Amino acid sequence: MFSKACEYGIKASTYIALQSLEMNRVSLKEIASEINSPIAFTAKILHKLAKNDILESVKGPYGGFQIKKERIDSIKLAHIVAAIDGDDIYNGCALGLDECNALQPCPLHEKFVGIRSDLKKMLENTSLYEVATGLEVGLTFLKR
Amino acid sequence: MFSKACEYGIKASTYIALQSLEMNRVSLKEIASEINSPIAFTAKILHKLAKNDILESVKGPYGGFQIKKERIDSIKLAHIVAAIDGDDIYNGCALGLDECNALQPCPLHEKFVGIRSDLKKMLENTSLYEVATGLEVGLTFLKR
DNA sequence: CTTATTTAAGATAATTTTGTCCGAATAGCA
DNA sequence: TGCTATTCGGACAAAATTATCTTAAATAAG
Repeated sequence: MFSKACEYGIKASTYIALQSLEMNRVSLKEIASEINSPIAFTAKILHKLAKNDILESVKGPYGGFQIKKERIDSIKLAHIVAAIDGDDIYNGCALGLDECNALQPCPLHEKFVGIRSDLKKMLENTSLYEVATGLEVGLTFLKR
Repeated sequence: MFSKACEYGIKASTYIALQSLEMNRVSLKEIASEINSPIAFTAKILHKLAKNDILESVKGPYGGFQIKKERIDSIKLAHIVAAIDGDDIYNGCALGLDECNALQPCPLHEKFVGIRSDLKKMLENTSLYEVATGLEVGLTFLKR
């Protein structure tokens, strides 16, 4: 469904959001350990998310990653996915055709219209805030 | 969504089904040309599908691939996907956790329950017959 | 029974994705 | 200023996926 990079990106953003809600800036090392991901690879992904204005990075001692508290609710999963995997997941053809639309559909086009639109809506409507708070109360998990 | 291999597998099976409905056995070369796929790679995929009892292969002159007419309706997309990509697409965790279920869910688990179940149902209920007949009447396309 | 045609099967190669390493840049602190 | 913790950014490496090539095996037809 998502690439590994995107999985790490979502998990990392969720953890950073959770900590940011409590005013904590978190280091790469801590993030990677909390989400069980390879450190250096995670760094690249966080870097990309920072460039895409999804999170902020601070260099130097006591540096790390954070998200402005007031933005946590307006950042949606779709933003993260788009930054890392692009929009193929809901805009691309299930069979990989370059031109696949209602006029020239692949054999599965109609079958996927509903599913892809549900997925798109879900990603566009789910905020980092919503995702992080489940974690906070111990209802959901980022590793295992 | 699907791997390239799976995309080719679905497209190839659809074309073979269409031709089998008209009693035509089709060669690898013809299939690859009809679905715009690399010949040798397609051969591997067809071979796998044959081993999985989804289609039949016949060696030698006038050989090729075919599907028993009476089976075309009972072969579902889910069978093809399972043979090539496995069942991760509807059973795996969206965030890649090994253990992710209602009791120990990842933060996206609940969000994906409906989408994955819809996808699963769709793949399990869509037969090769249904997919091939759209092609037959020129309503859908396998390349472009 | 020989030849031509076609799939089978495995080795190899190219590409993409995933992952590592290391020096540079930045910032806090003594 | 100089030391240290940390991200930045690019080069490099490993693994997975996609794709090619070559030879073998099967089989229909002359």
